[in-house]
Amino acid sequence: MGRGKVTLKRIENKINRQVTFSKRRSGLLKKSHEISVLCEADVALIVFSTKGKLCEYSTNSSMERILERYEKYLHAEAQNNSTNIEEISTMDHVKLKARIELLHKRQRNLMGEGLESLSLKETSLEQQIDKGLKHIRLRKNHLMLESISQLQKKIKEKEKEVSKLNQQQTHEMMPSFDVSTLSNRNTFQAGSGDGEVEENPRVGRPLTVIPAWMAQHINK
Amino acid sequence: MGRGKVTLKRIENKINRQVTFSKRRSGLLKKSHEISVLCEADVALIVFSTKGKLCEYSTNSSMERILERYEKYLHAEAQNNSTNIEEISTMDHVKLKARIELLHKRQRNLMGEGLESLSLKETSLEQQIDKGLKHIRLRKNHLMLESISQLQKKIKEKEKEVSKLNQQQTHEMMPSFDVSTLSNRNTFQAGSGDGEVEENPRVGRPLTVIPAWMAQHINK
DNA sequence: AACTATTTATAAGA
DNA sequence: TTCTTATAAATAGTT
Repeated sequence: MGRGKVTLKRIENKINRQVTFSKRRSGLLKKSHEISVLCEADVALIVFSTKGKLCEYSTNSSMERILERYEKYLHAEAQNNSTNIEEISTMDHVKLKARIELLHKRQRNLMGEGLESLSLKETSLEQQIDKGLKHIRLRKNHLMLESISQLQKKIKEKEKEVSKLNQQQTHEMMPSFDVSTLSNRNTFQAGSGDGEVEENPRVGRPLTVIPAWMAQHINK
Repeated sequence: MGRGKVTLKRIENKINRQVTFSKRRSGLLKKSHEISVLCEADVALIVFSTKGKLCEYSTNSSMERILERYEKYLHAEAQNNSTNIEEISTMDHVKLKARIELLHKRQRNLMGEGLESLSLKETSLEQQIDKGLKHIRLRKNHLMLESISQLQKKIKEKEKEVSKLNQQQTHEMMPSFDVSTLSNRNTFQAGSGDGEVEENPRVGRPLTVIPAWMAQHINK
């Protein structure tokens, strides 16, 4: 549409290219808007000029919403990579090797490596890592609270020892000793009620009461 | 272009709408490709039909790269909202009020509320929250490790008490008592070297040595 | 930035 | 859907 036919090839003349860009850009925006209105389509158009200037169009001016929709769409598409044991047992050597390579690659991706080759279709990666991170944090939290609980238990036991020994000594002419100054102002309360002391911090029941300052920081 | 003039309004006839969509979609794709080649532009086009079917075009088929470029571009643009004290002291009542409203809105955004109005231009929000979260986690970690360190200190003191009292009693005909079964197999080591016991967990020096199982979980 | 000769896109019809 | 065709719209080259 114009005095000459167009050949699909970069316009060498810089001025011409710039002018054509400007004209066609507005045409593209107009057409994007038209199809959007006429046909109730959701359209997102992003154009960067050679100079790096941005120009965009999006239905209802909600670029973010459309890009989100786009990524969701691709994500929904990418539900085709699970493997179960029965499948594996029927795979031959070559297939098994390929599967192992794929799994290695995925593992690297999860460690944040080799991401260059990933398209937006692998959007789920971020969510997967987020989920994993949440579990790690919950575990860490649990372990730390367990440690605190154990330590407190030990303190209580020691207190008992001290007061017991103190009592005995008091009965035998020693001057009395005030235990209260050393203990129990920092009142954490552990839920595990039995007297058994667990040496391994990874075993045990969760705390039922924790101090307010700590409760505020616990990940849900 | 066609036998009739177009009015910019939803095409009511469903069949017509579908047909027009199909035709215009291919036109839009063609034009997108043309401007991309002729003018060396980076173009990304995403179209969802009424039925939710996706159709896309992107220069060099690298949608991901262009969307990334887009978000970077917007992020670079959003470097225009800082306020310093001197500025504030020169603002009048109306301006101050506006500023307060803006800050309230931002705070709501940070809490995940009122996000509808946010465009992708506010991409930084996620990064800001990530940063804040990191700080909160570091703080929480510090507080928990402090607690553990304090508790251990207390245990040591109590041990001293017990062994002291035990010694005294041993000297006076009581049977000896083995303290070692109750303490110190769970060896955390706190860095703060002085004997002072801090009751407030928010005050203190960081730990210099922590157990391996815990070190693995500490956020950098 | 306007103009205009042409090409191109497409609405309506088959 | 696809093809055809009359016509509207876009735009290349020009001023």
